[in-house]
Amino acid sequence: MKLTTKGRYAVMAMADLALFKDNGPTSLTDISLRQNISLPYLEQIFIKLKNKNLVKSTRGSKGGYVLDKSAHDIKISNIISAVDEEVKMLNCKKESKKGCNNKSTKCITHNLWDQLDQHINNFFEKVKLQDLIKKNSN
Amino acid sequence: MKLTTKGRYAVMAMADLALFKDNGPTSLTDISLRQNISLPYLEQIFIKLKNKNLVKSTRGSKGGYVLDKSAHDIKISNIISAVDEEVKMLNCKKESKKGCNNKSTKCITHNLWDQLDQHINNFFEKVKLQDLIKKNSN
DNA sequence: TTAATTCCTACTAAAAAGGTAGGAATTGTC
DNA sequence: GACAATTCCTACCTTTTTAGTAGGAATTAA
Repeated sequence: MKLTTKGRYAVMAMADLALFKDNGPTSLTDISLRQNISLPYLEQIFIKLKNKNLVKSTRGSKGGYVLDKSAHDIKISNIISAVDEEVKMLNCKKESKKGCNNKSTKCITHNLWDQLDQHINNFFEKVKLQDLIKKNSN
Repeated sequence: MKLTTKGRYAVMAMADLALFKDNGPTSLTDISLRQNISLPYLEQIFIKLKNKNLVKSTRGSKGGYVLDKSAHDIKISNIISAVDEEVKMLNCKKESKKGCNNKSTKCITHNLWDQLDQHINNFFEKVKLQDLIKKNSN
C-alpha cells in the first residue's frame, strides 16, 4: 500500500510553486531541477493540475506556472485528486442493495475499509499547502 | 492509492476463521466458497499467515486452519504485514545523513508522508480482529 | 485405498506505474 | 523576423506489481 509518484510529485511541485511564488511564473524546468523530477513527466502532471484550476499557466518564453489561489486555500486532497490518485481502500461495489463478493450482504471487512478510507481522506482534507512550507522551514 | 487484494483477502479470511472457530479447523475450501476467493490464491496467503504464527494448520482430511491466538490479540496490522503489504507512503531513502531526491536535504513533503504513514499504521494497530466480527453482527 | 486437505514451486496474463519521444503552438527578447 | 524558451499534446514504451493459475507432492481421517 503506497502512494504513487504522481501524487507525491504533484504535491512536491505545488509546494515548490508556493515557495517561489514571488518570482513570477515558475517554469517546469526549474521545478524539474530543484525537485529532481523528469520534465516531461512534470508536464503531464501540470496539465491535470491546470484542468482542476489549481494552477494558471503562461506560455512562451519567461512563461511558467503560478498557483491559482492562495496556499492557504489549497488542500492536499485537492492536489491528490487532481492527478487521479484516488484513495480507494474499498473494492466492494457501491450499489446500495447489492453486496460485495457477488453476495447479498456486505463483506465482513466492508466497514473496516470504509473507515480507513475516511481516515486517510480526513488527513488530506485537514492539511493545506501552506502547512507544508511552514513545516519545511523547521 | 489502494489496498491490494492480498491484504484485503487476508483480513477477510482471518475474520472468517474467527467467526467459525468453534467448528474445529476450517478448510480453505470453505473460506474460498464463503468469501469468494480463489482456493490456490488463499493457499499462498495462508502460508504467510502461518509463517507469522497467526494461524495453525492441520493437514490431511478434515484438516484446515485455526487461529493461533485469540481474536482479541490479533491486530489488523499483524495480518497486513504478514502478507507483505507494507504501508509505505514515504519513498525517500531512510539513510540518516543523505536526503531524499539525491539532494542533501529532506524533500519538501517528507514530513507529510511520514505523518500519513504513522496515521495509517496507527489505524491498523488500534483495530483488532475481534472488533471486526463484533461490527459485522450489527 | 481414497478423498480431502495442506504444502510447494513455477508460470502467466493483465494492469498499473513511471516514465520517454517527438513535435506543435505560443510568446518574450534580440 | 528569427530564435529560444516555454507550455501543450499524443503516442509509445519498459518495468514492476498484481492477481492469479497449473500441477503436483505430502499428509491424514475414514
